[in-house]
Amino acid sequence: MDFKEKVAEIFTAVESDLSMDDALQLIEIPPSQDMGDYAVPCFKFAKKYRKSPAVVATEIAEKIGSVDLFEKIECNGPYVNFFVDKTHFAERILKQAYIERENFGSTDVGQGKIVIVEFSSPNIAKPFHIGHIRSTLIGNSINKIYKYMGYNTVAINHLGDYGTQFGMLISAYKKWETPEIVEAIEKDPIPELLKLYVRYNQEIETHPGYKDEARYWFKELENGNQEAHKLWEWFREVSLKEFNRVYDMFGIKFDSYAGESFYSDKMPAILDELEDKCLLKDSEGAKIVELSEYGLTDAVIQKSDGSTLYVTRDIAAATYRKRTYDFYKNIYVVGAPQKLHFDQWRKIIDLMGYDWAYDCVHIMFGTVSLEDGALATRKGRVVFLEDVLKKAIEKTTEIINERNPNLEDKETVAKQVGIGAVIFQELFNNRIKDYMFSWDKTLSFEGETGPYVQYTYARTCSLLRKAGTDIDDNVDYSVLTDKESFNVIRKLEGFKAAVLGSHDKYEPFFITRYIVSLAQEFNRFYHECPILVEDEEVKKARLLLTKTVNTVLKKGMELLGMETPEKM
RNA sequence: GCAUCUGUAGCUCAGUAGGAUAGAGCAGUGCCCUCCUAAGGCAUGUGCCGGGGGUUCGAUUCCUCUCAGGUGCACCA
Repeated sequence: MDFKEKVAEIFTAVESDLSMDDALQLIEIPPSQDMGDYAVPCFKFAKKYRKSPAVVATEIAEKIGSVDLFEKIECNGPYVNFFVDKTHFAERILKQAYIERENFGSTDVGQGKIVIVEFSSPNIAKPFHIGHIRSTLIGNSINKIYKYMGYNTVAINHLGDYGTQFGMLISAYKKWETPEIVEAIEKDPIPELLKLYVRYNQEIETHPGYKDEARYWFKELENGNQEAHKLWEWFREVSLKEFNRVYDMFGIKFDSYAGESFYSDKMPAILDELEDKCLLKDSEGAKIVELSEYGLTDAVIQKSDGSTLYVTRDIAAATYRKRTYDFYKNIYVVGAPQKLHFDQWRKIIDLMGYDWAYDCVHIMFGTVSLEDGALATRKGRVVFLEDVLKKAIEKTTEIINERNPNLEDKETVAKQVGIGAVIFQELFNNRIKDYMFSWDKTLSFEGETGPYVQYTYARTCSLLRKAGTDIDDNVDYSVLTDKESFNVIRKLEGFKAAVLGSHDKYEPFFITRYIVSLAQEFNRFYHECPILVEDEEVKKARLLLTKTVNTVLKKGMELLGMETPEKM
């Protein structure tokens, strides 16, 4: 039983009308330390006793008197404030952490249930740029959080590897193929393929026939034309190699790369099913599902030329995944601009009679822009993800050379810290916020940043290396009742809630905020309380605290997808 | 026009399923390395919580209207 439950128990013992659940909901954490550790507001009881809340609080506090495990319980205005016994508190939290180790923040809510996390999903033959960072990092973290909570997750990279654009690419390549271009594509595929794509789009203006040629080649691709398929495979392969370089830097792994093309042969069955269920309507030659009565705009399922669309593919993907994985949840980490699409898509699945439609969730996030406007690949307004990482690593290398030139394995550390800074920055705020990419912000390493947390972690590692004693939970916990130690312990208690919150709301930033605040508390403790001291009892207790912070910071960073250097 | 998201300190953002004096970081200023990593710590100022109305003992938080900005609205993904 934790302290909050204890408070509820004590309170309900006096206020017998109150259920445990109600009491737990009532309990809050006071805004300031000198008001105690837990508080129960008494406004609700004022009516019942026909006395002012302050008087009720006084009476309740008196009735409770003094209780085991609590230093004191007193009223303060309309609140009954509970002050925990700091020694007991320290003992309970640190012992639990000591026993549970890296599982200190987890619960078994997942129970092995299967959860699909679809994220990143870049388009083949197009640059992997700063706009992709959000889905990639948020998705990766959600995947890790769900794993930690005991789910079996399937990380899917739903590659944008199909569609008319490939008709264009194939047609362009066939028109302009030269040995130089082949070599250039092998060497530096994305920019070269993009050049072809851009040129083709430009030439459509003057050669109207190109549009039909592109459509023709896409049709050929769909029909299994050998030549088209081979080219497509080649484009896909060289692009994926590029993407994997970035994924490797981030340490991201996928279980499946089943992208759009994977579902191309599963479309006719979906069309048939929609037809059978009388959901399709003809409209201007196209087939649509009417959704206006659900407050949505109608969705085009099949174009007038007979080919299918995004929604159709996503329906096919969802049904395939349900059959294949029998998921408990199917999570799509995709930007907010696609909200309407996902609302339509979910509604259609619902109309098809599948009750699992609402196990599919769209985890959306805001849009990244650049200082000079929106991202625009064709206008050259792009920032490549790989460049961001490289610059972050460069900057880190400079700092290391300046402050810690003798550090061993500088290159690895520079990578861990530079990339860690990028990850931390991305996962620091609420997903839904739009933001403007800024080099200054990305390359700032002070204050609430990734390097700050990593630095604090490295500090704990250093202390543990120098400790010279075994660390166990057999310590004098009364050593840890000073303000700084106690604040760290209070913070440690909150880890589980932070992880659970991230899980419930699909918001990694709860963990990001949590670990930065834990690092802050630890740094205060570090400055105020010398750890490696002569007095063995003091040293052992403070080392146990340090060890716990070390474990939690490490796990927190791991859940965000960050590396945890032990020296920096 | 309809839908949706956002609006809190100079800047970037938190604010826990309404509660006690609204918090961090950055930027500014001033301290702290004979001391466990100064990528650190301490001190210091800043707020019509976009605006109006409502519900409530109590609203930054809930409802409603309104203003500002972003995004999306059928054969692209």
